Formats: sequence, structure tokens, C-alpha cells
Amino acid sequence: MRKERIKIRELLAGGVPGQQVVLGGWVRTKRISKNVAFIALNDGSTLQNLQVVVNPELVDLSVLDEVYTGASLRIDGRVVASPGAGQALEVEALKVELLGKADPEHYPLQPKKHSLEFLREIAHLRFRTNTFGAITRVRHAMIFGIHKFFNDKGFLNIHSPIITGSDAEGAGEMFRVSVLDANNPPLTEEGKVDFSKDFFGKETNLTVSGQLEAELAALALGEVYTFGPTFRAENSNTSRHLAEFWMIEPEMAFYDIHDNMDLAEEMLKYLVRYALDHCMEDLLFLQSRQEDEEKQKKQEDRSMPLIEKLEFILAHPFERITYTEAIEILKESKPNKNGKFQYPIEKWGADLQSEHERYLVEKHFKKPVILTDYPKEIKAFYMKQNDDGVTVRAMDVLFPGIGEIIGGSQREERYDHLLARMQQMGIPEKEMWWYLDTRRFGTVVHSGYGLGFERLMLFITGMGNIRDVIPFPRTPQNAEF
RNA sequence: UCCUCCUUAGCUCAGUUGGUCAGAGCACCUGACUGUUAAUCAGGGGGUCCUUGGUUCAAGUCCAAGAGGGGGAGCCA
Repeated sequence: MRKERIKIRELLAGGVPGQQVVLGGWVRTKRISKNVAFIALNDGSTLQNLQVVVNPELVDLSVLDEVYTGASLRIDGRVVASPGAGQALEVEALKVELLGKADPEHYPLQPKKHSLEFLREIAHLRFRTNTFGAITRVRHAMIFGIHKFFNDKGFLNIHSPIITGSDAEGAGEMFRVSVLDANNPPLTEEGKVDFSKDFFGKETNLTVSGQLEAELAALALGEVYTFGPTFRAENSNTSRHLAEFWMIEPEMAFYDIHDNMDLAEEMLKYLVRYALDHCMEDLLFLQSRQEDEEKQKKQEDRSMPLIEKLEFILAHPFERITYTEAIEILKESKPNKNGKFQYPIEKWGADLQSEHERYLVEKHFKKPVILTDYPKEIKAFYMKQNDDGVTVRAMDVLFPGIGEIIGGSQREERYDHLLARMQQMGIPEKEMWWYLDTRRFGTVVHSGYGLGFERLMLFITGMGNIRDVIPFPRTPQNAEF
């Protein structure tokens, strides 16, 4: 069927009346009457359904007796100009073949609005909805756009390992990878699990970041990026966290923190532009979906319309301020003075909470903010230490509604500084000998960052829950499908 | 992990101070009507009111525990 089948997207864009076509797709709705029947057919190639007209003079209508929402059909027919109002073209069926029934007593999707919570429970079928069709097409476009952005700049894609033997990345709880018998593991003389008997001869975990490996590549190849799955065993139950998510981690030699910020801003804007240029139909649908959902909200609580929000991002440079400046702004802010913050800002050194980030982005600057030069105590060991002795060249990109979408830094390239910091923070240098080697041999100023792909997706699609922008979300207590 | 809210038909939900409270729309079935657009109109079938225990003459409704889910927080991307 592959060679003869035409996709609905293609047909609607370039079909001509009289053209003979073969369609394959799934029924969204069926409307049957005495003289004519209509089937709204969707094949996933576009948000739009194709109207199939079944004329009883050409086709025995009894074939439609078992055709309900969700059934799969093959239609042999011809393209005709539609006399109806909803579409320019439609297909008049010459033959209708029911490929797969969908028993309406059991098929859970109906031609009506379903809650996102319900659709999560039927994640195997939710691709068949307009919303998840749109999200999936946008997600693909963003994946493709990311590779295109970096490829066009001469970056090399690096496959960093999924299984890692290093537990020094400091990015959170890890999932252990083991083939030992969980009920009866081999024990050492001290009575601990003997991982030397395990598959890799040592304790191994799923990666929480490809950064350290990406640095190794950057310090030979210049500009590289990873785009792979990332695993965090944190017991995080929020609309912004997944146990398994996809992360983009560029790592660049000869970039200082300003180059790093420039790249991050350029990339985010490129991707927003890419979505607007390639996914407008789906974005318009997602925009109206969001408007519907927010109808019951008060005017001031509603978000900016999706397209407008995306255009707005393109139109303004991101605000770049230091942590110290942010603290000053927050200290003097109304919510801080009025005691509206759950965590009041009292002194320099405090970690910023979501409420503070949101205030800066959504209230004070009203646009994306890049915060830099955080206190070294609240940041990772590998970040470049500033001359003041108390801050590091970290940068977090904060987005409205999402919070931290990117976290990155200039890396500490000085061997002695890095080693000292590792010792202070209790990072086992013996396990990290390979990382330290890059600073012993031909070290160079370099920078990088991590972009949470699903957080980008939240922003681009306007969806509110991260479980709805990845096909099969993994969260605490949930690994169904 | 903490706070908070929710769980009633396949789906989305209503159900007042505990007392005809087993309801609506959609879906499905029957019929009518129709180049229709989530078609429309009339009728019909469909329920472990999340589970367990308790209070009460009486529990969908109140209490307790548990399960599942949402929102917020922490951690972060």
C-alpha cells in the first residue's frame, strides 16, 4: 500500500479534482444519512481530517455498519472539489475497505474533549487525538531543528554513554544498572553488595548528564553537542520533572560565559522561529486548545496567546544579570517587603526559589532572564571560579511559566583550581582521573549548558504538564506502556 | 518527600444542611430527518457513587485508614 497511498497532508496541499487516490487512516467521525455518508479520516500526516464522501450509488453503505470512531480504513476514491463549507477538497469513495474495527463499546476515544489526565491513562491511544498528534509533530520538528541548528554551525553530535560508572556527576539520585540477583546479591566480607561480581565489575548507573564526556570531545573537536536520554531517580512529583527525559548538552572549546550565553539565546530563538515556520497549523490548534482550557480562569491569570508569546520571545533580547543583581532586585521587591514570598530574601548566598525566579521573569523583566555568577556553594564543582573567590561562572536561563530551561557554565579549565574544588566538595578524584587529564594536557577555556528538551516542548506547545509533551512519561510510581 | 484538592455511567460532570439523589450531556442501540462538519430531533439500555472500616434509624453526602490522580513546594533540566 505504501507506493499507492497518498498522505492527507499531501493531498490537501496538492490534490487536483479527478485525481485517483488511495488513502489509509483512522476514522474520527462518521455521519450517515439516507443519500450520502461522510467520514472524517485522519492519518496523522496533518492535523486536518479528510472528508470522505460515500455515495450509496457507488458504494454499498453496509460496509459502514461496523465503521466507528477509531476504525482503520483503506479508501480508493477520487479527489473532488467540495461543495461543503468546511473544506476545499474531499474524496469521493469508490471502494471502502474496513481494515481494523474499533468496537465503540470498548474504544475509549470519542469525538469529544477528553481530559489530559484520562489521556495519560491511555497513552497508547492518545497519539490518535488532535492534541497529541500536534504535540508529536511539533516534537519531531524541534528534534530536527536542534540537529539542524548545530549541524549548520559545524557542531559534532556526540553519543555520550547511557550507562555510566561514575557517580560523581552530582546531578541527583541515579538509577542503578545491575544484573545481580536483587534477592540474593553476592556480598563482600564487610557484608556489602559486591559489585565487582556485577556485569561491569563495578557499580554502574544510568546517566544523569552527558556533560563530562561531552567536555572530553569538545577539548579535541571544538564544538560538540549531545542529545540523549537522561535519568534522574529523584522523587520529584511536579509538572516539570520526569525520571527519564531528553537533554541537549552543547560543549564548546574557546567559549567563555558570554559566548555561552550568546549561543544559548541564539539557539532558543532559532528553535522558536523554527516552530513558527514549520508548525503553524499545529501551533494554532494548540493555541486555541490553551485558550479553551483557560476560559474559566480570570483574565489576569490567562497566558498570552501561544503564537504571540513565541513572537514575543523573538522580539526581545534576554535580560542578562548577575545573581548579586538579582538578589538586590528581589530584596527591594514588593512581595519581599510585604512578606508575600514563602522564602523571604534576606541575604546574599540564598538559593533562588521558584517564586523568586518567577518574579524576576514574569513580573520584573517580563521576558527571559539569564542569571550568572552564582555563589559557588550552590553550584557544581566543575564551574569556573571567579577571581572574587565566592562566585562561579554559572548561567541559568529562566523562561516564563517554565523556570529554569537551561543550566550551564563556563567550565573550570585550570587544573589546580578544579582539583582544589573537587577536594573541597568531596568529589572522588581517583574516579575522575580522565576528566582531570583534560586539564593536565592542552587545557583551554570552554563552556557548555544543558537544555531540558521537554521543558522546551512545554514552552513551545503551551502545554502545562511535562507528562503531556513526551509520548511515554516515566515518573515516580509510573512506568506503564 | 511535604502541603492541598479530587475520585459518581465508557467519557465530561451535577448531586444543597445526611432523608425518592442514582442524574445530565456525549458515546452506544432504535426511529425520524438531513451535502453533513464533534450534524440535529425523539425514545431506550447502561452504575461496586475508588476500597475498607466506622458514626447514624438512615451515608454518594460525615469520620478514619488505604489506593489512584491533579495542583503547589523541594530537588533540578
